[in-house]
Amino acid sequence: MTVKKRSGKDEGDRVAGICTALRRAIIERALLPGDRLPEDALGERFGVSRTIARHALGQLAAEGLVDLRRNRIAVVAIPTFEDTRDIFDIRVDLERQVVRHLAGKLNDTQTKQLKAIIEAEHEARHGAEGTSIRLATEFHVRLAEMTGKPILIRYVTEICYRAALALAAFGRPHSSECAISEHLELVDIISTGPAEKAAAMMKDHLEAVASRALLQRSGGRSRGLMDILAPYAE
Amino acid sequence: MTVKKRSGKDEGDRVAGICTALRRAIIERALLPGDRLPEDALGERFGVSRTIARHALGQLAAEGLVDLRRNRIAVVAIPTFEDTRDIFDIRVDLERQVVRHLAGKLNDTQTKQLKAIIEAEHEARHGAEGTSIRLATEFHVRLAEMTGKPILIRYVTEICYRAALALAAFGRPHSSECAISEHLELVDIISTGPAEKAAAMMKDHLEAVASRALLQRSGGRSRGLMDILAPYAE
DNA sequence: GATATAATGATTGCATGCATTTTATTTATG
DNA sequence: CATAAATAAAATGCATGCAATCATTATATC
Repeated sequence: MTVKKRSGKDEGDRVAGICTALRRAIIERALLPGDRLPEDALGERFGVSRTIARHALGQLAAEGLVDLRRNRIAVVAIPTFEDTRDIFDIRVDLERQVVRHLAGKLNDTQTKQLKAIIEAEHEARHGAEGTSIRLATEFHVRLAEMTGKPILIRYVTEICYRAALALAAFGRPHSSECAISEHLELVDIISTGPAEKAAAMMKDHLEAVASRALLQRSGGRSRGLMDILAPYAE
Repeated sequence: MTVKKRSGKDEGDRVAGICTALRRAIIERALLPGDRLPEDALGERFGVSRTIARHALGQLAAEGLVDLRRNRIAVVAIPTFEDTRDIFDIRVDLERQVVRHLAGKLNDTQTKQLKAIIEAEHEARHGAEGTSIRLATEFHVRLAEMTGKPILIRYVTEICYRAALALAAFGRPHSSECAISEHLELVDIISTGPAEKAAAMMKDHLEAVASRALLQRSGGRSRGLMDILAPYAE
């Protein structure tokens, strides 16, 4: 009897798996704005057909991380400076909602989870740049997830990824130092303080992140896609 | 010399065409939450292969209008009551941003465009319900488009469609009367008033729309998908 | 030598076919 | 007659193949 179903439990959705891997590669700046993403290469790297890779690209395009032009090779999206500003404007509103919903309602388990991420950020602060960016993003995403509101979670997650990509296009190498202590402060104020004070602090934090990073910069680099994605293909 | 490229100019993107048609069918309530969308039937109706129909469904799923579960027939998404509340919370924030950007900056052409839509709403107020819902949505989308900010436009458009779908699930038949005069007021205040006043008015308007409509209701009906989509297949 | 043009290779767009899974129908059974 | 199991029909998941289009290199022309 040959192997009919995929090895072990496998996951039902391979498209989602590729999306996750690519999202991560993008926010960790392993893939930079403008980098090409040919369907063949992706399919080969992740061990699936072009069909699946194509679907994943469509998904990421819908999220604004990939630019998909007809008959052309897909590329990692290249946000404009105005886009970046707009992304943060939207992000501030959405994350303020998150904080208002959470204010005074975090339980111990949740607080512990958040502090664990902050701890990880602290440990990663002198390691690979990609890691600290990913953890910083994860902090905000986890916060949103704690609201339990699927639609809010979806938009916050998406806008956080977009923001990470935008900063890859315009931000300086990365300034995590300040962000870490601000994250700690945020958890405290969300736990104890009044909702509006927490919301205001989130606004300040995000604007600080944006202004710390948004001081010009561009990136040029040329490696092979297959190599870049090697660590992300499970 | 035979005809190589599709008849006339045709449009390069058939997926987008199907998405547009389905979006419209959904917000006009020709398709209701829970209605099935088999790939075969869509492909046949729009004269494309299953591949294209499948792609379109993936796109709409990413927008939250379609629910896509593995190995199951796609259905029009069924928002929960909580989803509906969250959608409007997000919508209020996003559209307040639109109004702030636009305040005092509408030119005559733009004002005329908006008033034309309001006029159309007025004419349609006793016609097909779907038409007035579509026009009301169009008003908000056009407003967003006038900011010229692609990302903001995208999110506002998406959330407006989601809101229309949510109201199809929970709203009463439709109460356009009040909304029309409020749209007119909005245009005036955006043109002349201070930004924050306009933003406040937008908030009031959207909350009024939500509370007018959100007073329970469900919908059951059974017709053939092919018939429903006939008018939407160009 | 620089620019324009033609041939070659790479890549996407899309339909089709088969295996797997679900959904509907039929038949058996208490 | 209602309920459950078995069977048949329908639908999805995915890889593959061919035509159309784009990208690159080689060749010709000024």
